[in-house]
Amino acid sequence: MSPTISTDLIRGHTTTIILNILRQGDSYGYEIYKKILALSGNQYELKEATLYTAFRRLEKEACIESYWGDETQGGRRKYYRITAKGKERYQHSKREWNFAKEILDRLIQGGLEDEEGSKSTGS
Amino acid sequence: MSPTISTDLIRGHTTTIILNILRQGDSYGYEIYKKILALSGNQYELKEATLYTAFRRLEKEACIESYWGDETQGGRRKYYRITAKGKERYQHSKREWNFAKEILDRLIQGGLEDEEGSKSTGS
DNA sequence: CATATTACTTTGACAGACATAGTAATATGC
DNA sequence: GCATATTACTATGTCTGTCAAAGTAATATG
Repeated sequence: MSPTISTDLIRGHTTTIILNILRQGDSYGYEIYKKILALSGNQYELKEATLYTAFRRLEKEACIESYWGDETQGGRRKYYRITAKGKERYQHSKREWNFAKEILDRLIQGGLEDEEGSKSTGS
Repeated sequence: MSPTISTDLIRGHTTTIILNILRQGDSYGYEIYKKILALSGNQYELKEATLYTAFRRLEKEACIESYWGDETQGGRRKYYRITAKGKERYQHSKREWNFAKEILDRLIQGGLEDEEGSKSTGS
């Protein structure tokens, strides 16, 4: 139920995740919230406050645009659309992620092998 | 020279990185600083302030212990040693990293294929 | 003896994630 | 009709990790 991923490991990725979802079509807050939960296999819940904070950040940076949906009379929804700048930003972030992944793997996994069930080296 | 990895992508990993280095033997601040720089192929520079902040955090949590080196007369060095708790913590963080990696890959890379050179879909 | 390098420390700023709380509309059950 | 749950968005303030900046101090180098 609650996220298994510590919040610090997510930091800096939320905008990339949001942009990636919007690449696949316009969407609104709650839907994106649900989508992330589902995509992560219920392992990661992006909190609403974080999500809407990210929207505002991304909109200010012209990476996304918003418009109110048609259901004006009820359940108003604010839709977000990714812009050209947003797409560039996504590609850049994705590259950065793949790059960071390699380096972090080296820094985190590198060095000693795990001694856990060390049953090798029989001499 | 300056880090290619944005600081937010590192967040939460510094302690794991430090613990991993200490797993390979006692070391001191400056050496660890250099080691990280080298291990990352000069792509990531963990700033000193961050490093020493992390030491204090880790020591408070009993994941590492410190002692002053023998070179008391000059170039005093404070060595750090990983504790049992620190080793556990490392294993846990490593697992978490490998787990987060998968989920983040799904969230960041998943969905649309890159349309970069989209030369398909005729008619 | 000035400068560079090694080596550690402290203070304060900043940004992103989130807790909390609130608004408001629709749907569901009684 | 009314309480409750769910959908959907917003605003305020807190916390934490990273880092800039500045300082101390010793050794090595020219």
